[in-house]
Amino acid sequence: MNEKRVRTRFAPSPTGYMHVGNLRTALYAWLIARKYNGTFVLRIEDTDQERKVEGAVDLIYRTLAETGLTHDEGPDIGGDFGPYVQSERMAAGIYMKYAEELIEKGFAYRCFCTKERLDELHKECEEHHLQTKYDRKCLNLTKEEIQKNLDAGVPYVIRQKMPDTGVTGFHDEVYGDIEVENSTMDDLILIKSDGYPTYNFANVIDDHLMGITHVVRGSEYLISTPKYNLLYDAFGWEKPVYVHVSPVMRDAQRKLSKRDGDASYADFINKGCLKEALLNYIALLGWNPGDDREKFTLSELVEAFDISRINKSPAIFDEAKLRWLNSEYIREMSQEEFLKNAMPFIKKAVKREDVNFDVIAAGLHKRTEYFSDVIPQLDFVDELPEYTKELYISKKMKTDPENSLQALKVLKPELEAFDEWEHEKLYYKVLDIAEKSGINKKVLLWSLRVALSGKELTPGGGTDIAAIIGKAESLKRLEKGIEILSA
RNA sequence: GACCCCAUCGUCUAGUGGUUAGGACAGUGGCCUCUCACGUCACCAACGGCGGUUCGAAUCCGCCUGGGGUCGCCA
Repeated sequence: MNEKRVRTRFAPSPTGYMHVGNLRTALYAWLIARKYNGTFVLRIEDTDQERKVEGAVDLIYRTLAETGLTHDEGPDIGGDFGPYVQSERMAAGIYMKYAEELIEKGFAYRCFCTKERLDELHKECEEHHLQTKYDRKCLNLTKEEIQKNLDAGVPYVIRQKMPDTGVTGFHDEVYGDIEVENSTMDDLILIKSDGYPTYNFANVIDDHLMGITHVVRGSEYLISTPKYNLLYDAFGWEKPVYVHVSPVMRDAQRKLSKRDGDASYADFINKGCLKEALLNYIALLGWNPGDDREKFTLSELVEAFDISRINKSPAIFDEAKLRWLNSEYIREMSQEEFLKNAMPFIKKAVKREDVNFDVIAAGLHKRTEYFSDVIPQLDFVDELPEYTKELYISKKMKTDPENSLQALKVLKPELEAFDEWEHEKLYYKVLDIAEKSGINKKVLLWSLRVALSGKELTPGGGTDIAAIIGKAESLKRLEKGIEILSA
């Protein structure tokens, strides 16, 4: 085996958002580079001038930097490596030069057909249920005809000339050997009439020029790869190793798409998903380490990653499992760290400034899958939610509206006279009240918790809640509870 | 429609001729507990179908079915 340095690339088009499927492709490419001590390149494929999106390149750049999928080279942007940008390279005339070389060698030709004629052609093909294929009207133009058109400034594209017969195959590291009949291949447009290269062309030229050894991309390119290989052959270039990865699906029928929401990296981060967990999860969508491990840091992934364990079939994105994985990461945090991360979301739920969340932090911590989960858990703090007496019924705690009313009536004056308003002291106070009054402590605690929160589920017990909402508010809510139960 | 590809629990997957088909998420039930949760224990649950090959197929082959992809001067 020749020991060529591994070089991989991530080549997104700047669409203005980072799809998690694309991020997975980037991750795999990055992992392969890191695994073999290779180089990872970022290349922006922005040859479609009509689809330019403001700030899109920056978004890709930022996301990669944030997730740690950093690239190793590129144009100098003030001491740092920028991404390679195809539109900038195009300005240097790189692609046209190679296209002209192909024309000279007879692997490509100029096509002066109008879009209108091409549309007609497509329509006709569709009517006959045929694959749309260019009829090669311009393939056999004479030199004189071509020159005449050129002189007249007739717009043209440059097309790749596919072989008429035979089969072109290639080996893919995940899909195995794939063969396509040359006769079924359409003559690809290499250079558009605006002078920009198409993806099909720029991609091949740049992969070669950048010395890419492993091309990692979505399986939608599987069928066009033979065409790209024909290009490599025409130039006499060495072909890369191909690693095509299956799409990430929303369900069995549909790809995870922008339209469904929740398909972008930013959406998950905004919900309070940790980037580490998201990366860990998507790594597992279509790849596994061959053992039972499911939690990986980025460097553990580098260690464990293996191209041969990438799966062929599409994987459905299961957010429930992502939530679980994220909760695993969250639970590993210290309470301090948890509160720091959760604070932006806590602030959304609670406007009061004097609340000490430390008391219920443990409860909050344990039940949080995304950080945004704290919002519905805290919506009782500022204001007591509306509730009915049914909330006081608990089989397990043996409570009902009647004994709860009795409990609240005992609790209120006792707590009113109690001044050590701190959760632990409050707890012992309640136990004390239980003993004195003969009321079951479970009944007291349940009733207290319901009266103070108005919720079925809370991140802490009744005395914890009393501590965080404060004495005055607690007494008010006890009174309200008595009122509800007396009605 | 033509061409390419794919096919194990609901989901992510292990499995490469001989396994009680394993794990994880979800779901269900029990235990624990100042509720819920967390934790813990258990349960539920799959080889799409039909033919081959073989002493023996989830594993190999064919067909069918189902699904995905491509068929743009998009990438």
